[in-house]
Formats: sequence, structure tokens, C-alpha cells
Amino acid sequence: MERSTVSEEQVAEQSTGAAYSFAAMEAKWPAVWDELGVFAPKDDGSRERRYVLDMFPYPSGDLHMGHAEAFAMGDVVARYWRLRGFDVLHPIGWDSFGLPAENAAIKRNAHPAEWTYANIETQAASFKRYALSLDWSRRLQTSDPEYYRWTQWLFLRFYERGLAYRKNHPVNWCPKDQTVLANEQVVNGACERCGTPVTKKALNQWYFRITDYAERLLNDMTELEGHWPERVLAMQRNWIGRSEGAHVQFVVEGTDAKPQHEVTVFTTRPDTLYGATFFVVAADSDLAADLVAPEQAQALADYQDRVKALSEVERQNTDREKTGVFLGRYAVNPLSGEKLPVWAADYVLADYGTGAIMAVPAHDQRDLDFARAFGLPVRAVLDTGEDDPAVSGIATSGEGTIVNSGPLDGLSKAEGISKAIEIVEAAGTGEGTVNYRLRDWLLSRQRFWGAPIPIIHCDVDGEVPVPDDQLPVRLPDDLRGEQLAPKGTSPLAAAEHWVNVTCPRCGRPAKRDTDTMDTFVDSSWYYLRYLSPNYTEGPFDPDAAKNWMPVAQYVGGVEHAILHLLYSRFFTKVIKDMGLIEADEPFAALMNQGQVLNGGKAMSKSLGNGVDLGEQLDTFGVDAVRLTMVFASPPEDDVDWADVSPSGSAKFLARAWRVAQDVKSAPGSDPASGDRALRATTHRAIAESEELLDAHKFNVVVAKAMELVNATRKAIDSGPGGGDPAVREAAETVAIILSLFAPYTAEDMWAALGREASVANAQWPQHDPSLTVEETVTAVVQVAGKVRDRLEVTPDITEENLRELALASGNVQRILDGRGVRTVIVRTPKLVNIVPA
RNA sequence: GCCCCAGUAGCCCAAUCGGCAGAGGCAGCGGACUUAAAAUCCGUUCAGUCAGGGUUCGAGUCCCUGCUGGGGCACCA
Repeated sequence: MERSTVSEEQVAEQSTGAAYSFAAMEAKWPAVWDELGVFAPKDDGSRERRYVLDMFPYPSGDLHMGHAEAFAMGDVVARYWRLRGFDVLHPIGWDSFGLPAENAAIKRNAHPAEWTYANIETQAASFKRYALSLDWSRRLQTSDPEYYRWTQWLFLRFYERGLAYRKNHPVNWCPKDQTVLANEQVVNGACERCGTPVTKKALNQWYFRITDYAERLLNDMTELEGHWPERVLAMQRNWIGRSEGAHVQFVVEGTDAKPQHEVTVFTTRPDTLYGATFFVVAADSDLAADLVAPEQAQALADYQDRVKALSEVERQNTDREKTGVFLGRYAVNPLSGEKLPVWAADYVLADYGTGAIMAVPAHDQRDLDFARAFGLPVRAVLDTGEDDPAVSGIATSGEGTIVNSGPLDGLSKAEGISKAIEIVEAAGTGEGTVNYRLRDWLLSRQRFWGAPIPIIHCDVDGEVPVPDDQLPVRLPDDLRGEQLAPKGTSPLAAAEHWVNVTCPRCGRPAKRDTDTMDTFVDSSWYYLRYLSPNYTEGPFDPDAAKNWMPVAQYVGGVEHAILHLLYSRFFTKVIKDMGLIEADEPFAALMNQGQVLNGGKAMSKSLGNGVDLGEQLDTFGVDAVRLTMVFASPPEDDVDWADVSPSGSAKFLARAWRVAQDVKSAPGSDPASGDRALRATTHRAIAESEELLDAHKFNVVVAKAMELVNATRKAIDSGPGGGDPAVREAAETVAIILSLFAPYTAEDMWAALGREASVANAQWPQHDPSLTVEETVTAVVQVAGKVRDRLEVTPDITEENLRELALASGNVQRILDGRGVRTVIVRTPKLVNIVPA
């Protein structure tokens, strides 16, 4: 350690005369790019517009490896399209409302805005260092009053259309965060954010009527087919959960109701109506309480208490024993006239279908489990050739012939379904229908740091919308620390000066709604606000939307496959129905980047396997980190940081950069006189890169760039030398391709090549097809599928000629050894397969 | 339980229409340069495509079955 050390850069300087220094480049170029204003769209209609969008970040601390990957991918698309001559919009902003800011504020006795905006500044600085080709002039934050004013404005338009409403309903409640959660935010019975088991609580809450749009959300996915990852579409389809079936009305006897109490069930299998042997309503539904006979009321109440005591995790366990209670009533099967005992059970869900089912134990496993638990009859009405469910304990539900079913006897499953629907429709006791798994979107939150719901509650006028000219309803800025702590009601309720207002309609004292909106509301329309971030006449300028929508390429993580993407699709459709935009879908194409792992696992504090982005950037430079992200695998695959080599990327970048230093010809020299072989490599790289970029195979594009750098190096060292114009052409091509992944190195190369900044403004080179055709091609000659000879032929050889050449081959003749030839398959110019007799 | 996706070299990954399994990188090995090392440059080893069946003149690619891994949904009638 006594020896004096020499820095890598000094050594490089000694050996090559110049040094590749990422630090110098990172210090030099950002100012130049700013000055040139390269990344703002012209927006004048002179070029075709393309909107590239990355999912905007939540400002929790600084950027991490995941951001680095996602934004590297989006930037490749934006930069490529810019080089191809499109007018590219590539904006950035922050999804800046949300719980972590509030929790931080409580801990530090501060206002959430302080933490939020400090983090945003940190992230903004990191984004700039990361050299993303963003238009900073459109930056927005969803927690800015000028943004959430329009979130509130949109809420009111939804309200006017009947798409925002309040109902009293059991909701998912997170006891830790002290707030309600949407269905989409409950994962395996636990809070998506903090993992606390979710409980149910009956509360009066705000909902968006997304179920009205279920059919359109489902059908319009055909437009996205091929442009969105198949698994995301599958997840959305799954989530929407369309199922066809029938509503069938059962009269429940013995209640005091007049006319008699009718209960509708939803079933996907009306063909099995004759197999119904009992009837079940959801234990926690109003229906159970309405129907119960007086002598069973106490039993029901006891059962309901037992159900309530279960956590959601326990309740959702499908292995659980079936439980339930008889309600002392009978429901009449409208087809058979049979009287079925009515039970309440927790395996029937209150908020799916109608909250009541006809139980067909022979052909539904859950019903069968219940029947066996309580000794209820099992009657098969579908002969599938399998064992009798009453004996086997296994319900049968496949194709079969209907039996024991009066008018349905002898029909197939499908025929039985249509016939049964026909019969109940004719009798007025039911109808064919479509049911969805999707529930309405619960949007109110009992927390502070979100957009206040712009409604005033008046004793006389009820719910009164805040008039548009009084928007935004600003959050009070004088609450601090403990005043923001969750108490089960919104902290806003305690801010009396804020809550107490006069009714806009009658002028009497009234109170503001104290809930705030789910932050997914904020992010459901931000892509529209970017189009005209300073527009004051509405949430966005409709003309701008006409010009830019839909987003041509959206980039983000698959964790938003349902939540954000479904909500945004819903918002777009409603906004279209309001006449403000023409697009049906917000995001024409979607790319999901994979995760960044370390050692096969997601990075996490508890595992201690986190990799700090800042340290990586300091060690290897921005370009090497970006290149590593892109080169590691196709964009949608995970990158395991333990498997990749940022130092290898840095080495390659230095190698590419040195190639530019070794170019000796003048800028603008005509490549036509240059080395033909190198030119062929260059033009092939251009042509292949285009296809690969269109197919999002960015990792392969990097490989092509490496190949081209290797060929150029060889041409300089042991070929025509650095003065050959083909070497310049190759080096310039490398710089342009690299500008997609490694903007600093590319810009520095461009400058070394004597070209004017910025390489981001360069044109994508046109490849010359005459250079990419091979002069000769190797044709493979197979006998019975095995390679037996190779022939050098011209690419345009005729089938006839190639066949003759192949058959004449000495090797072929020897292998054939006198055997005749059955067939000869010729695929000019690359292959001949001779099939012996 | 149901639904998606993926298995190619020690590792990360390529392979238009079904047509010679290999473009690129990491790691390894050898060499040049050096007193030595680093850096740089040059060269090079390594798999028959998870398994089994099928279609085909020909299968990594298409079909079926299974295995492994990953993901989503899950008492949704």
C-alpha cells in the first residue's frame, strides 16, 4: 500500500492520449442540452406527434434501481422516435398525494407538503443527472392546488352524471392506516400498503360507478390486443369477471311482506334449476335479517356475531368448514314449485350477484360441501357419466345430459341453459343476464393528504356540490403533526374553521365533506393534464388532447396492471362521454419493465440486499448503469443485478468512445468510397436495429452496437485505418444508436467526430439496401435432414440451378450411394434438403 | 382449484416464414504489450434447446402430456 497509485484516467491518458471520463461528460452536457432545448416538443403540427409516457413516480425518498430501469426503457422509445422525425412529447411529474407523506409529517410534527416537495426536488435532480429526454416545462404535482382543483372539477362532473355516489355498505377497513380501502387495494385479505389484516366496517362512503362501464372496459380491450402485454389484459379480464347467466326470482313464503317476499338469485347454470335443494343468502346482508323467522332471529344474530369475529384472511380461507344457520323459511322454486329451506351462510357474498343463491349441491362443490355439513338432500340433474355426487362428495359440472328436470330432460348443458332462460322469461320469473365480478370503486379516504371531496353537507339541501368557481377546495395548511394522526375519521373533521361553511344553496350553516379522494383518482387523468399544464379553462385543452391522445407508448411496472390502468381507462371513457376527448383508450401501447432484483430476490431492507442507485451512478457513471439495464434482458424481464456487469458496460462505452477518437477523416466525407465490408456491417446494423427497436428488443440493439464497434475497431487497427470514410460512417452510426441508451457518451462521441450538438437532434441514418445484400451466400445441402455439404452461391440463384448444384455435389452422391431421390426441397438461396428414396 | 408467462452454454441472453443452434456480454483459459501490474488489444473452451410423445423432408420454433420456476385470481354462484 506504500506504492503510489495512479488513477485509471491518468493511465488511460498515457496509453491512448485521451481519456474516457464519465464524470467530465456528466458535468459538461446537461447545460448544453438545456440551452438547446432539445427535448420539448415543437407542437406545431409540422411533424407527426407521438406521446411517450412513463408512469409518474411517488416521491418517497430518492430514485431507486426500479426507477432507473423503467425510465431507461421509456427514454429509449422517446429518443428513437425523436431521431425518426416524430414530434415527441415526453413529460414528467409527481403523484404526490398519499399516506407516507402524512405519516412522515406526524412523526416530525410537520406538514406533509414539506416532506413531499423536498423529496420531489431530490428526485428531480436525480432525473436530470440520469439524462432522460424529458420536457421539464410540463412538470406537474398532483398535490398542487392548481392540479387538484381539476381533480375536484372532474369529481363534480362524475357526480352530475350519477357516476359518483354515496352508500352505506360494509367496506374494507385497514385498522393500522385507519382508512377504508378499495377492493383492488386488498391483497389476500390484507392491506396492500402495510400488510395489516383488513376488517369489515359499515360506513357511508363515496363510490365511482365503474361497474356501469364494465362492458366497455372489457370490450375495448380488443383494441389493446397485441399492444399491451397479454398478461395485463388477462388480469383485467379476470378482474372484470364477466359471467353470463340468469336472474331467477324465488318467492319466500311465510314472511309478513305483502306482496310476498321475492328474492332474486344469480346463476350461471339455470339448466340445473331442478337440482336446487336449498337456498342461501349472504349472512351479512340485509336480506338475511329481512327473511329470518322470529324463532330463528336469535340464532341468526349469534351466527352473524361469529362471522363478524373472523378476519378477512380467515374468512377467505376456502378450506374452511362450511357454516350457516337455517332461517325458518322456505323459498319456492319457480320451475318445479318445490319448497327449499332458506339458509344464511358466509360462503355466499353479499356484494356479488344478488347476495342470494339457489344451491345445487350435485353440481357445485361449495353447495355440496354445505349440504353434507348440514345433511341437506343432494339431487343430480346432470348426467356427466361421473360418479353420483351424493356418494362421491365431488360435484359434477361439465358437459352432460339433463335428467330429472321435467321440460329440460334430455337437453345438453348449453341447450338446457337457453331453454331454462326461455321458460323463466315466459313465466315472468326471471331473465337471462350478465353479471360482473367488478365492484364499484370506493374512493373516499379518511386521511388528510389527498384532494378534498368538493361536497358540502347541508341539513336542508343534503349533498350540495361546491360551485366550480369556488374550486379548488384547498387543504388547510395549519394542521401539523399529531393533528394529522388517524382517528378513524378524517383529520379534516377536526379543522373546524375549515369544516364549517355556509350552504351554497340556502346560505345556512353547513359542513364540508371531510374525506379526501383515493390517490388513484389523481393519477387517473394526469396524462391529460400534461398536454396543457397551465390551462385554466378546464382540466386540459381539448385541442391539445386531439393532437396528442392517446399515449403512443406507456411504460411502467406490472404492479399497476389492474389498479391504475383500469381506473385510467375508466376515466378516459367517462371524459370521452363528456365530449372532451375523442380517444376511447388512454394508452395505445403498454410496456411493462421487469423488476430489478439482487441475488434472485427483490431488493429489500429486511434482506439487506439493496443496491443504491446513487452509488452505482457514482462508481460506473449514468451511461453504464443505463446501458446495463437495457442490455441485461428484454425490457419486460427482470434484471438481476448480481448477474450483470455495469463495469463491463463501462468498458464497452469506453471502447466505443475511443473508436470516435480514432476517426481521422473530416466530417461530411463521402462514405461511398469507404471500405465495403465495414459499410455492409454498418448498414446491416442500422436495418436490424430499426426492426429490433420496433419490437422493443433493446438488449439485442445493444448487441448490434457492440458488434459494430468491434468491426470498426478491427477496421481501424488491421483494416483500412482510421482515415477511411467508412470508419467515420460506422462511428457516427454507433454514436446515434448509443444515444438511445448512453446519452453522455454518444454526445461526447458526436463532438469528437466534429459534429454539432446534439446527437439527440441527429437523424436516424437511412440504410442502403444495396449494401446489406450479401455477395455470396452459403447454401446448406442436407441429405435426410443432415448437413452434408455447403455451396457458395449468389443470393439470386434460381431454384433449378441450386437443385442441380446440390445433386451434383460429390458428398451428396457418396451419401446417396446409388439410392434414388424421393424429393428435393429447395429454399433458395440458403438450403436444399434431399430426401432419399 | 382456475387463468397467464417462461425454461437454449457455468451465468445473462440471441436465433424473420419451421431451414447450418450462436449475434453480444459476464465469468474462465491462452497470448501480445509491461521489469511487474493495471488498462488496452488479439485469440479461445463450453450446450443440442426441461422431459416424453406427435405433425413435418426438416422442430429451439407448431400441437399434446408432464415437470420446474414466476405471476395473477380465488367460497364470484
